Amino acid sequence: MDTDSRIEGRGLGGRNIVEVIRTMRPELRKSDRKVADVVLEDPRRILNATVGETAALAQVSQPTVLRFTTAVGCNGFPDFKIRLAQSLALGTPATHSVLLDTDQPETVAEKIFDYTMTSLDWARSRLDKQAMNKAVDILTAAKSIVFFGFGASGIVARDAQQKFPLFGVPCGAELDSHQQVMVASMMKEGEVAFVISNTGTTRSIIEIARIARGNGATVICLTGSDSPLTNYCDVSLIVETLENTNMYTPTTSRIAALVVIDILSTSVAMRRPSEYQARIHQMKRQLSDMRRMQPL
Amino acid sequence: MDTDSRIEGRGLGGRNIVEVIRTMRPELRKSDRKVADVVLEDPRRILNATVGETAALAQVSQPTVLRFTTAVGCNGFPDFKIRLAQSLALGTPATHSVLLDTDQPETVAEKIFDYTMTSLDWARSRLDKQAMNKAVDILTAAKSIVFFGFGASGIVARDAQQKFPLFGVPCGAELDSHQQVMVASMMKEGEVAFVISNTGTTRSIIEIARIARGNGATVICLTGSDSPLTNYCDVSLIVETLENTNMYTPTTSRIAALVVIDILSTSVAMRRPSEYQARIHQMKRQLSDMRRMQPL
DNA sequence: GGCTGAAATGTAGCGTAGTTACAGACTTTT
DNA sequence: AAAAGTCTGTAACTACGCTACATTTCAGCC
Repeated sequence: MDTDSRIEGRGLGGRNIVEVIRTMRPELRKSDRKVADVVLEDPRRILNATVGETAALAQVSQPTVLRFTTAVGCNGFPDFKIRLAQSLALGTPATHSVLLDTDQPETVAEKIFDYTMTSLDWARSRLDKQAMNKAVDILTAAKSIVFFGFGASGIVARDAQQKFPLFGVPCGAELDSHQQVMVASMMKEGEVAFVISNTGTTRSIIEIARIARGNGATVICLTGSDSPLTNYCDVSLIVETLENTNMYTPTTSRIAALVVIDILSTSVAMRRPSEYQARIHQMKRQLSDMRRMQPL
Repeated sequence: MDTDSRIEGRGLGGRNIVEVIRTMRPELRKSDRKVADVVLEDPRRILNATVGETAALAQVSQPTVLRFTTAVGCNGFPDFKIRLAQSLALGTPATHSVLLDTDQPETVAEKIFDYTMTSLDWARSRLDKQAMNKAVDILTAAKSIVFFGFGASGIVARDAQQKFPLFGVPCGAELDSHQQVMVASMMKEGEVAFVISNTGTTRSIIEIARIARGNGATVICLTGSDSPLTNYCDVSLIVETLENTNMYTPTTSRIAALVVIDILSTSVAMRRPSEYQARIHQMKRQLSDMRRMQPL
């Protein structure tokens, strides 16, 4: 029964701290890496250790250990220990979720799911609540919304646009760079430009933000890091994901972005008066009727 | 002391602390039982609580909480929390966080993230590995692939199409019903029609599968349940997600679908010879160079 | 039925673990 | 080579968990 529950529980919300540490190791500070190595070497030992003991093992100072814990997304040492305990309980000795050439499709599936969930959890813990709040305020007050994005971010833009029933105002999605310029140039006060770019460095998309804002539109951006793009935006939603440089790494950023879109659209819808919500309900029913077909 | 003998008597091996507590509950002291009840009622809450907070919840004094922890065989409160964390990680009945009208945006964010991750975990455990294997085989052997989808599934189709560098063959995405019919009619043996429909009941999309297959194309479908669509497909990838009927429920199905696409594209890419992979690498680098821009 | 002693619970205070503020050392940039 | 910024350690502080002790409660007994 023990093994059964392990199988079932595996993944559990994806908060696998060991995986997070392993992924982040390269980009950690030198001293933090010492701590990471000590943890990865024998995670179980840390469970019964204090900050001081951990510091001694890693041959660093206590504050460094604390900084390490926050760097990997925990709220202090006790929280870190709890996350660690949970990860270890999942029976995760095998969680090198780095993909290997020799992996069978089943393994690939497990690893990608696990990686995606871990990455989502990471994004969740790093999300700026205040910015989200502000974004919801702006979107609720918007006369109309246009989503801008290229490539993978274009997918996100299109998805957001499809959620217009929840946003409750006309929504557009511009995925072509010429169209984007044209639309951005025509925007005016009261309208919201929602700019999506994972890198935040694509020149043309930054230009869109600049133009839209210059015309008086409110600009919100959804990006992966604190990038140049944020300079031209009223609110910046930075969604950090665990992207390692491995060739096989799937782009979790777009998935995290979709979740953020879910949150925004849902939050906006919840602020609308109830008659509004009744209409959404009706719409959903009609859509479902349309889909349903007679048995063949 | 009797507490010592209890520890020894119960044996420290007690893995699942929650189970231990439940078992011992009858023979606990009256006040300890209050603590036990609080813990059993919502174990997760205790993970972030201090001794004082736990004591307040159980309406007992702090030392009572401490005595409770030793009574159930732990060495102090931190140890108790760690054991609890491990136990929870094992057999977690995911707490379906239902959205309430009164929820603040922060809460909405937490709940949606949590819901999405739980739903992904659900999808993962329900995924048919054999079907995935077969799909990878077919996609690897394909001359070309066309992805079909409407609405939210259209997003998934587009996303899949964008992953054509990984699939390594020409990929198309048809999101318009007329175009879909035209393209499906032109398909022939060796080509793969990848049909995406969450409901699996949309009449026109089923028609696409039928036509494509009639022309000798191999048909793979990605759907949410064992629906009529599967009758016309060579392989059916059924991705079950937790979709409750709540109006506010975000559509986790499309996110799970994207993850499945990730898995398929990655698996296919991994089967390609290494010179292929080198080219993907190169492509990624070029794309990254294109994105990068000079600081403003 | 009150008395006595053991068990159970609460009170108060102590020591240490975890945290934070700050300052020095080291990198990197100009 | 100077200056800015980042990283790391020192030192002081908060509060958390724990222990010793006082008080209460209850059971058995005179």
